Amino acid sequence: MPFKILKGEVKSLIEKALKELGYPLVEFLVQEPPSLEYGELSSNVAFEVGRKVKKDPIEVALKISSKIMEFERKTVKHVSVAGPGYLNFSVDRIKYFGETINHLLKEKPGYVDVGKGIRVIVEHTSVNPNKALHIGHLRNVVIGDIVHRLLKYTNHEVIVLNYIDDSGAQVADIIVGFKFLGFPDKPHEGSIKFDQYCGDHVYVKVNQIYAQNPQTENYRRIVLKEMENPGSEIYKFAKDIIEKVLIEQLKTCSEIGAYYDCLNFESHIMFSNTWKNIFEQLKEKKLISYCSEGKNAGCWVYRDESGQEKVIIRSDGTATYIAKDILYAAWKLGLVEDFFKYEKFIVQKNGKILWRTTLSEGEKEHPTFNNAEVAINVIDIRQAWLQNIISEMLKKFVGRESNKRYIHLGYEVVSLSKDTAKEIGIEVSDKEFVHMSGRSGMYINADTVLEKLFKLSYEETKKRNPDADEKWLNEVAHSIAVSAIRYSLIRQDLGKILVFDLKDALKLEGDTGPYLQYTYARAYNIIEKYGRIPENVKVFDKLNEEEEYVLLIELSKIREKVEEAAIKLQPNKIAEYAHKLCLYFNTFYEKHQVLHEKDESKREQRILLVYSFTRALKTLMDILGIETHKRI
RNA sequence: GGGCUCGUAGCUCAGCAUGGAUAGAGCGGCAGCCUCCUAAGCUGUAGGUCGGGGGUUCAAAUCCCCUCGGGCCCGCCA
Repeated sequence: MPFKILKGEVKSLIEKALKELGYPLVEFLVQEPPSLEYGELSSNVAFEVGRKVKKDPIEVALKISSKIMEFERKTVKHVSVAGPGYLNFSVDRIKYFGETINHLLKEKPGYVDVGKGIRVIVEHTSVNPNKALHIGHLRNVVIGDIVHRLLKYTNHEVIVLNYIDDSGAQVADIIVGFKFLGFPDKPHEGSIKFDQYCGDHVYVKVNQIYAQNPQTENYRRIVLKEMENPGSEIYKFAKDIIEKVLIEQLKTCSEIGAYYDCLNFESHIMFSNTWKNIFEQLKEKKLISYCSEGKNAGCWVYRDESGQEKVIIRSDGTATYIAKDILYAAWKLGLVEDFFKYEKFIVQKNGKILWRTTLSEGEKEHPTFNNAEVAINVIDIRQAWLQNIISEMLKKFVGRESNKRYIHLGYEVVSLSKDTAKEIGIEVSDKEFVHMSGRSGMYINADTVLEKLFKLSYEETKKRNPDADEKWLNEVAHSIAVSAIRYSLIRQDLGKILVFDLKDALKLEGDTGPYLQYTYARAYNIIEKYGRIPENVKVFDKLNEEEEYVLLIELSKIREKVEEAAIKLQPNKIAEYAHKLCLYFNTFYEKHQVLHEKDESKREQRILLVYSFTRALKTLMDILGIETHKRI
């Protein structure tokens, strides 16, 4: 039985008591008490009623509790009054635990049908194709990938897109480097990844040259202009470079287990016809208005809810950048025709075909990538205002009766800690952290962190498993490195700046991904050593140790936790919950024996407790994109 | 100037929407625990003006107002 239903039972018992006692039907809460000494659930109802009828809460509580004790109850065993007037409920543990374990063993653990099969687009990564991913980009990838996994698990049809800004200044800069400033288009050092070469060397140095010699910036204008013309030599050259960078970026993403359905190229968003069409509709619906005076005279602008204006169409009739975003957002929600053509790009490590948009004919048969009910866009918080404008506009555009939504899933940036900044040679002065900057070379590449983590995990794993073969060691060490980085990038609230500290990130103990993997392996080991899953256990009447009880109550909340994370789009909650379960499991593990328990029926019940724990944990780890291993 | 956001233990963070019973974890510190299912673990301990002030309330980390400090956004660039 899920925790939620238990709450519901308590709630209706209270409501029934209020009715029979002639008390007003007030709003009240049913929540978890601070300690299990008080029972599994408690309610503040007596305070609320007491205030209304001007009575002492304790007196009211006593009346309600004795009334409830007269009722027939399903799982609630006992009601008591405590403190200033709390009603505390304790449940029939044997019954409740039996239902909890059965759910975990026989059903999809924690499954809640949040999505009812609706189609959702999750767009993430979207790194300019002129450099390698740094640790900040990786936060985006991890958030997006975990949200996609979470929504998929809760019955959404999820499409994962990666938006490629192939026509912006950043790409132009490296093309300038190759075409005008003499950088070879192949790295001299044979082993360096091409994306790292472009970002760490060419992009950074080109920007240094711009700074020293401002006329060179003219090259950028030339390149940008040429890149608008698909027939030009520069265009073809840029296309080739972009693809090479992309391939390398995608390698980094697949290293940590992130995959996509389609790459949408900015330059393929066709402005002409489709844009005119939607622009007319925006005018008709009065979502944008013409400015005849003021600083935006002659432009079509959108006025947001706080009265700020954003120019959509310049006075010369051309569209601004955000217009492209609006059109693209409308495409995602299926509000305009599908103007893209598609072709296959690569086969990813997980076997799935990655599609891309194209200017050529494209393939006739291809999956549908748009037409979603909900479009979720993982973009850092600096874009919040512009993204909000798009959400507002589209909401007004589709109207009240439509459920279509455009969501900006914003997150704070990743900064470098003082120590880490110093380590890579950045002046820190008195700041507590330093923002990264791709242009000035102040960042830590994702690949670098992954490599360091891999080496460390490899050593640790080898130390613990001296006889293991190389293939297994590599596999497990890689998986541990991935779990460490994923966990450290997802564990905190999206709205907070993540201060990245290399020393911290290289930790494999404590509140980390490897801790989950370790705990899983420990638990799984018990099941494996036992060799079978007991089948005829009907009643869980021997799990009455405090540690078992705490673990079981926590396990019973899995559906609530998964549901909450999915509805609120808070992937960090999954990490937090998984960590808590592991803490409780390890406490139990240290204190009580499973295999060596003498009482056979107690032993079997414990085996099933451990087994249901592994199933719950595996589910959460799958959502987090962290692999489980029988040994680590 | 306008707007957004963060401030909780030495450090990194939960808790705040829906106010309540001793404010929770991890790291780091100190003291312990491997003849027993993996010590990547566990136990104990020290460590807190919940940035500050005021208000609402029987009750505020949580709600309201003010204030201080950090960060971000505010182009007919993309």
